[in-house]
Amino acid sequence: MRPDDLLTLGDVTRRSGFAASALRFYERGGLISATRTAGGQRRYERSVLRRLAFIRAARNIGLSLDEVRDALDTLPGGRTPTKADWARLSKAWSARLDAQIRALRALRDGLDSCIGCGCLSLRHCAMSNPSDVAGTRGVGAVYLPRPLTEEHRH
Amino acid sequence: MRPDDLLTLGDVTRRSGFAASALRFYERGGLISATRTAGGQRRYERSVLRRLAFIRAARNIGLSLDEVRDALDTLPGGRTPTKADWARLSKAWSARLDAQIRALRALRDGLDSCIGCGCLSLRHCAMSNPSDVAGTRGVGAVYLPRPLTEEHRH
DNA sequence: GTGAAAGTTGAAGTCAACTTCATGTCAAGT
DNA sequence: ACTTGACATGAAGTTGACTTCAACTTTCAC
Repeated sequence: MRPDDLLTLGDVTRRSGFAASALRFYERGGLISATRTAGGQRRYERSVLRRLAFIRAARNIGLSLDEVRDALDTLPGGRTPTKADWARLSKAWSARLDAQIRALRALRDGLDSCIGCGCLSLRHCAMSNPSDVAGTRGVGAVYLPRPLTEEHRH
Repeated sequence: MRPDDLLTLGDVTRRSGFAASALRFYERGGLISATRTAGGQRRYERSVLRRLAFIRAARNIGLSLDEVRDALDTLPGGRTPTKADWARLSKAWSARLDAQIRALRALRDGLDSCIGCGCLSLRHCAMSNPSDVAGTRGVGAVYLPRPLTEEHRH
């Protein structure tokens, strides 16, 4: 770490766990920002770490980067965000997670009955019906799982 | 539908909800198969519908096509799969769904405490820690959600 | 037997979220 | 001053799961 309180790219990769390429990618996408040295190197404010923590958590619960950007855009422009700011952003997730859990439970329960009846019917089985349970296309998107991708590929 | 009991591609798209391109893609990948007419068009057996139902359900709970293929490969080669065959394949999912639900609950509970403490700390918050909660990289993959993609794009 | 609808193919495109690469510059300890 | 490791850039590559396209060919109801 520098004597002043700015962080280098390396500092941030080490402390956030994000790859340098991801940080640059996020910067291009407007999710984070950095000042530059005279020589053109990035220098990050400490607050970028919390921002990155938010991004990681958001990605973990399934938000796309677009959604994350939208959320981050609601943070106050002038000042460093407060705990209350972050709490407000986070609050919506609880509902989202609840929805996801509900969807999964419905899926599991549907599955149990499928095993019971041995059906897996196209039209009647909640597990496999495209416009059922997991459907609700358009409004009130329902979320379903994907594997967690390995964070650091070598 | 044809007088004989084979289904055309159109029949299968309509009855399964999968796009024709997806059916061809699945066939290339060895997940489904079809016989051909003299003219080279695909004719599907009725059992492909159940297979597709399985594929959809599997995808819904987050299995990759590779995993689906592996599962389908354990079906008996000679005969049409029975209910018991499908039930066996499906059984493993319940555990998987339970794991997913547990992961989400942990995430939500971690989130609740984050909101409580306002932290979102890089090092201590379960929500944002890369190697925590959602971690367990390598063995015993933990699953987290992704948005359900719209089934029929126009 | 004919016209429209449905089907065929391989190759290339898409999308998200990054990573990798090639090539060149910066920063800083000795 | 020098060297070494960190950092810079734009372009292209990756992965999974499909979709789209262009250019034909088959089927089948009438």
